[in-house]
Amino acid sequence: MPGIPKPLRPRKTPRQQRSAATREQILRAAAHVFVEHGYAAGTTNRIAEAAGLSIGSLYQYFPNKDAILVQLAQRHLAEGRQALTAAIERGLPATWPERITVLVDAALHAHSGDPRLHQVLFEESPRPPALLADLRALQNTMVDLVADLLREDPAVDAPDPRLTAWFLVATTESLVHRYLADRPTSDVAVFRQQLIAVLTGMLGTHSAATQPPG
Amino acid sequence: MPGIPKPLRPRKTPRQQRSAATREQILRAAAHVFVEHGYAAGTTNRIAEAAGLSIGSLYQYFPNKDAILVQLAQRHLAEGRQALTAAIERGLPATWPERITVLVDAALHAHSGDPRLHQVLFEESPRPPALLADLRALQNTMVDLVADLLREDPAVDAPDPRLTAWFLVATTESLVHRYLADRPTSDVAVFRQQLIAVLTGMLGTHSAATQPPG
Amino acid sequence: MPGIPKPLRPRKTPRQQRSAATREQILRAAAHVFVEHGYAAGTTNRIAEAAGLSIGSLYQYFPNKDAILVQLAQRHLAEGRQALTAAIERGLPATWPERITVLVDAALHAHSGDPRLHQVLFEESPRPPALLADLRALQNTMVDLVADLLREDPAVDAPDPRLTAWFLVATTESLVHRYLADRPTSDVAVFRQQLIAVLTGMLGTHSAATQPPG
Amino acid sequence: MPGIPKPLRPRKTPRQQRSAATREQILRAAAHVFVEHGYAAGTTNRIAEAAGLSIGSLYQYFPNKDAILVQLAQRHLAEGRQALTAAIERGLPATWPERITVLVDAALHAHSGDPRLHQVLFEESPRPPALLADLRALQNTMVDLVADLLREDPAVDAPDPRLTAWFLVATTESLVHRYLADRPTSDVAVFRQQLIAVLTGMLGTHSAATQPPG
DNA sequence: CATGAATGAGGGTTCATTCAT
DNA sequence: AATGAATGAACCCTCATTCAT
Repeated sequence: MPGIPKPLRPRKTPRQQRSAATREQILRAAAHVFVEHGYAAGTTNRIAEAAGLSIGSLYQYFPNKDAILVQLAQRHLAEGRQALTAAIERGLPATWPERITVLVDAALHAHSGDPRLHQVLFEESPRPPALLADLRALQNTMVDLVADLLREDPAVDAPDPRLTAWFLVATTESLVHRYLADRPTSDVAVFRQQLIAVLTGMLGTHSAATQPPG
Repeated sequence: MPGIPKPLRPRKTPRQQRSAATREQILRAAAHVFVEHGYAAGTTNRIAEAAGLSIGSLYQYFPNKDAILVQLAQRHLAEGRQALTAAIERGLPATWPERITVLVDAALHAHSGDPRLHQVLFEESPRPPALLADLRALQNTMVDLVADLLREDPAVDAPDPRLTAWFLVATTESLVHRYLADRPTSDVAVFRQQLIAVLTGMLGTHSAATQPPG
Repeated sequence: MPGIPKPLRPRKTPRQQRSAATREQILRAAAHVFVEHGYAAGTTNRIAEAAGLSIGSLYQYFPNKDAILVQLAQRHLAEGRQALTAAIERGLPATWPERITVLVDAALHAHSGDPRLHQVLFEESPRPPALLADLRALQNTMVDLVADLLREDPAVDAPDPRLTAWFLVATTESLVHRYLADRPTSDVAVFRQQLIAVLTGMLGTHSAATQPPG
Repeated sequence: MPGIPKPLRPRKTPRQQRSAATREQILRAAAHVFVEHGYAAGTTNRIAEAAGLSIGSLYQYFPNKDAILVQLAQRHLAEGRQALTAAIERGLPATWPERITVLVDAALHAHSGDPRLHQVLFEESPRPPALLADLRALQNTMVDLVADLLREDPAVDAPDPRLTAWFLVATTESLVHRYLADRPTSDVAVFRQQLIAVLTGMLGTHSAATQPPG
């Protein structure tokens, strides 16, 4: 930025920026510690140490241990929600195989960080009701969205669109999660292809089953 | 046993049997307490109390808290293994829809007790490596079994039988688990039917397996 | 108890007695520590140490620090209440100087233990509402009792018996407390005499009560 | 000071004046916070915030928390001392009822600010010895003064003037304090009148008792 | 002189585990 | 074997105080 003398350039709100950076630091440390030790053994002292802070400082950024957990989890969920919103804004594909691919890729992306963290956050830890509600809300949004798409599409025969949508969403989520834990094949692409096929089949089976070719 | 006066006959509950009964009692109490309070808040004192024992006695039957957890979990796994063995000994059905039905029903049965206990045992608690290994072993056994069946059946098109088997087993387990948590439909029968359809679909809508050639 | 062999003598409920003894031990230690360090610096660890117990044991007898404080305070109040009841049952004296002497002696007795403890318990510490209520209740009882006596006695001129009663009770309590803190005279008897004179004076110098005819 | 250009003249708000104002601000804030939260929960951060300062600044005006407390308390005492001095300089009344009225009004005035603050400062908080000494000193001054007056007055029979003086001063202080806590009557005037009567009686009783008309 | 992020000793409390009885 | 009082390491968290900016 030529012409503007350094000291006059707008400061990047140092106070808040620093603060935000420290929060980030703590969250990263917490993620690391939770992955390494689990929730119970992931003590606040360990987190502070991993973040290179004193325990007192940690508590200036988060009121208690659970707040760290919740923040971490909600960030995960927020990412999922954003991915969903983004996909919708970009325009959902017109065909089911494509739509399912979007779904699967979103799930793979969401879990790409660390499946163990996902497990600690959503399974091992005491989940505050607010967080549980958030989790349910996101899943419901997705199920509703898919259900609506199913209803709109006359080519798909889904007597109970919500249930079918639940199957699609739940299977995607669950199998991606499980894949990362089990690694039944080392080639993600293979898994991805197979999963897409399975999900696509979920719709096909029905249609085929109930829409016998004239 | 005539001739031997009743009071002198060996008691039906010798030391070891009594001991076994007490262990059982403790395990039942632990299951109850874990379901009620979760792992962390499921203290050994609470378990002892629920078992009608003193804490000291409890420690004469189990060396530590984790031993109780592991025993409980391994029992769960053992049940699964036995169900599997039993099914094999009864003779597996010849058609895939039937086989899948057996698989689904086994999973439903395994989780029928208390899904919350399953969650505590396998998700919320610190899982000792030994237990994890056991869990993996059982799943592998099942996957292997299914993979073998897939290989034996020329009508099924499965280029990677192990992966396909993994999909079948993992989907069954995951969706049953998730169903019990989410209850997307209150009618289990509907869910069961749908799940069977989905799994059958995995093997190929077109496949001869489900449409044995007249 | 001759004739009854030792082992058959009724045991003094060892369990509970021991437990009660330990509670007592803790309370004594707590009183000591509170007097020595005040409430805030009278840590549970210090109390446990003074009681010759581990901190864990202390928490098997009291759920938290405040419970110790409350117990200590309520015991104080209970003693006061009992002294009152006992005095009533013994029959209150007929003349005011005598009645006032009873009141003063009761107050002196109540504070005889350790005025600093009284101060910590009722002034320095966070007083749970329940305790405050108890304290007020006891004082009200006393005020009411005295007020009734005032009403019954035609010789006493007390237009507002409750207020006069409050003055009597409050002055007694306050001055006894203050005396023990200030020690304006080393001879308790002198103080006692003077206080009795002051309180008697409150009822009216002219009153017949203090000037028995003759 | 002619000749010195304005900008060079010493500012009307030199370092020290500004500093004194800030100290005042802090003390006011501290009083507020202590009343609101008590001593233990009246944290230095809260005080700084209430004073509109950073915690760092606060520590540039007071070396530690207790210094604030002590200053606050000593100011209270100083006010009492000044009231006393002023009363003496104005000339003490000649009759005891008037003198006692002055005493009572001074006490009522001293506590008029906020009895809760008085409680926090002198009962709830850890009182540094220096403060305690100050408190005693003030009381002694008052007792001595009253004792001297008693000695000077031949009409009053006080065999132990210091003790009688202590009774007067202590009763005044204690009952005013207690009145504000208990509010046995909502009308302060009534209480004041009654208290004055009681205190006057303290002298009267004696004189009457020991100076039989004759 | 102001700021407020950083510090860390120390507090109350829990709970798996031991051991004398 | 059974008991349950005793243990104490470890946890989460607070707050007076410091110090680099």
